[in-house]
Amino acid sequence: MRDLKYTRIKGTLDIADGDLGYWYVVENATKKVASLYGYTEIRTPIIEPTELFVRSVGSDTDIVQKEMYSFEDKGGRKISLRPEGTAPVVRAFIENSMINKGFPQRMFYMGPMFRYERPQKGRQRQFHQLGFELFGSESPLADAEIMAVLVKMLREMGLMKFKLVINSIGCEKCRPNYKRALKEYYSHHLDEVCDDCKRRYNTNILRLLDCKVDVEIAKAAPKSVDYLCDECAEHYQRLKRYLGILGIEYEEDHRLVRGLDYYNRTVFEVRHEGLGGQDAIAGGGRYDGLIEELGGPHIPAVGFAAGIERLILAMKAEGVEVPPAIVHHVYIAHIGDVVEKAFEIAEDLRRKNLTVDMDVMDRKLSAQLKHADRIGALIVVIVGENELKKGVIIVKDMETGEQSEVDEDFAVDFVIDKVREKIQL
RNA sequence: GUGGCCAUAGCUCAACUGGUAGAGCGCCUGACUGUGGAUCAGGUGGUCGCGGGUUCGAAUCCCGCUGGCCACCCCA
Repeated sequence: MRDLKYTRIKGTLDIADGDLGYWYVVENATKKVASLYGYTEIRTPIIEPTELFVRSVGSDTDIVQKEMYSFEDKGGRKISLRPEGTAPVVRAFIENSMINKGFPQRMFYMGPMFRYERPQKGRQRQFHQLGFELFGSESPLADAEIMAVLVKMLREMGLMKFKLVINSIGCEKCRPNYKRALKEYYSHHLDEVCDDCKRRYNTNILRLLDCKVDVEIAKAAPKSVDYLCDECAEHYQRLKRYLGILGIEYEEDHRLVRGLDYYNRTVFEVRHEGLGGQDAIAGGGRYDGLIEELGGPHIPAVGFAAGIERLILAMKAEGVEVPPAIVHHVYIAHIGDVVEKAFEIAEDLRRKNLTVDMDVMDRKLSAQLKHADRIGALIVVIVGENELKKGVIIVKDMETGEQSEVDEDFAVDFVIDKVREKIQL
């Protein structure tokens, strides 16, 4: 390899060529489903006050403790590159008094997130998420809708081999009881669990449940759903009923707990079988206390985020085919002293909304055609000095190789018809 | 942050137990003086990730660094 002077920062990716088609499919599916359900886009800054994430995600979480890109700017402000998307959306909601627009409010976002982690497949330091948030409703209808949006979007991307996993972790009222029960249970098994679990026994008891080492002990542990208060239990029951009505398949997993502190009641995750270690392609839940925590009024909310790189990995694992990022409808080749005419025709075709590429390398005809073939041009217009004297140009179908001489005055319309035969415009 | 595996041309890979780099694909040119995708020929292309050490001699052995992958951790 050449001695490269500048290289990508560890854990970052250049997105180009072949992968672009996948990105477009993901982005288009997101926008399509968003509009289907009435979610409008919100674009927040990539930098935010560090404190925003400390307060929302949680000061004890790994994200805040060791994964944030934080720095002080020249004005001495403590700033972080956003590690996730929900907190910024909530911040924007409060700051812009969006409460005055009434409820519910539905928003979505897409963009880069940053976490200082050890990179591996499906995990970068700069990665991209898309997320949906629904503010204002306490009803399980909202939970069901947000999951419906997620599933619809995954299907829209061509994904099939995923499963939705749900759980309820209760609220401030009933979770303490559950935590007590868990502590009681694990206190009898403390000598059997791994070192990490011993440590988390005191710091974050819920996380013992998804330990990959002590699976059997976790499976036999008390379930949060058995400790829900009446309200939480009813919420969870109704959610499951609504999912049934929507025909959304799900699996209950009492060991599903999520790593962000702001969740309550409903938590869910979508796992894909083709991804190996990093198999969570999306995750979310209800966060009824977050808006208040960040200085707004008490407004219930529910949402999810999906990792775009992981979605693309999943699409590739399933063999989902995507259209090319760009379709070159027409390539203009020219021979002899006719560039000006060629230039004119190219522009005329573009005015008709065709994607047109034209030789600007002054290459000979065979090289021009070779290039046209490589970029996948559907039609090649050959502007030749000899033909032009007769007032005609050549239109060549690159698929069949068949070509016809066309009066130059009708050339544009002829080409448009030719392209239409091949693809829908 | 911890542990393991890996790193040769733009890509995929080769080079016996250390003897100073090769193939396929790609790209460019020609056969085809104005017709792509097939074929053939020629050409382009690497201080063997970087730095140091051992050795007469290192792509090959040792150490460090960087980057990738896998597991843990965490999460999307």
